[in-house]
Amino acid sequence: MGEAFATAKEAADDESVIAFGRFLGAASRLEHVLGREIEERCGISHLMFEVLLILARAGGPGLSMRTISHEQVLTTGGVTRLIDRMEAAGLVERSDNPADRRGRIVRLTAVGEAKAVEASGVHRANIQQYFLEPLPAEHRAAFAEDLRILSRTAGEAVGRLR
Amino acid sequence: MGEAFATAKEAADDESVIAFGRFLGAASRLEHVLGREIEERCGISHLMFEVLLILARAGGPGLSMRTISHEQVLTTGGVTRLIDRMEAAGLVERSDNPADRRGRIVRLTAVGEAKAVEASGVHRANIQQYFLEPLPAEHRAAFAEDLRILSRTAGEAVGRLR
DNA sequence: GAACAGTATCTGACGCATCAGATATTCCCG
DNA sequence: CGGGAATATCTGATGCGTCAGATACTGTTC
Repeated sequence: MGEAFATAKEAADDESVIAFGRFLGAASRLEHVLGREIEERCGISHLMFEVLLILARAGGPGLSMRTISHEQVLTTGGVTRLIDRMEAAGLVERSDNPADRRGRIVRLTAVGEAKAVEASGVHRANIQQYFLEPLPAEHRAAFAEDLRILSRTAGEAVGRLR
Repeated sequence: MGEAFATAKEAADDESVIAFGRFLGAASRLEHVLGREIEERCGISHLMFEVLLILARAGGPGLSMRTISHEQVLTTGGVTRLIDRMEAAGLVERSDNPADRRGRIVRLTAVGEAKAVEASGVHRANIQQYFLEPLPAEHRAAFAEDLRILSRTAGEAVGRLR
């Protein structure tokens, strides 16, 4: 694992820190600009988009606040307020859960479904146009594999760390 | 590029959106937990750590606020406040720039240098322990390459988008 | 050299997530 | 069954980043 760093300069120049920093920095900036696109073109925040997708993917009668907070990296308090705003925007509805009177059930409205469709289209088009199409065609398959491997490895690291 | 989505469920199940979402989600969660580790073990925020590294890497007399805001994804107002807190914590110092009296120069204090060394050590150890060591040894080289490719590709996409 | 566009930084108002604690309900165990 | 631990959600206080505008200085152009 190498020796401890002697100076700040040396620490900053450490290979693994730099490579990793670049990776994380690039990924988070990418997330940032893609989220921004969704916001500007669809009028919903990045997190709202995520929640729309989570609800759409789940289908059925809807999800509890807690489930949403687990799928998303958000505290339950954060979900409460996010869903407040989404409800005010008409994207989702809350109803009491008859099976457990502590809980509520959140489900998409028709407006929310339409917005999920619209935003997914924008998102997919952006990914295609700015990220995938510029790749040389012969690299795309390998690249998709890289993406998959990195996703899995990062996910496992998160599991070990938290 | 495929047809427009007909339903929210179909949009949510779109392959490219899912694969990408997983990648971005995994990367941002990883960044989150690693940042958290730095915060808990070193008492500085993730962004403070980034700025310490930027200053350490730059060396010399220091950097302007604007340069820091360019290297980091932060508005200049955000940098002002971040540097305010770092200055209050004794990590950096601000001085007037004699060559341009609009600007200030930010540089590391001895405390800031020591903190950069400490936090880099913690960061590197975490990356090694939770991310790299669990990889099968024979995959590590290929993996480092994946990481490099993805960083570059994501960086280019950000450039095209913003 | 005066006017003016450009640039660097700072600041008030605001948005949004977190944290900690409150409230309501359910589960489980003796 | 009664009572405490667990769970679901909500809320007040707080932290921190953004946005838009203010301030101060620089460089350029006529």
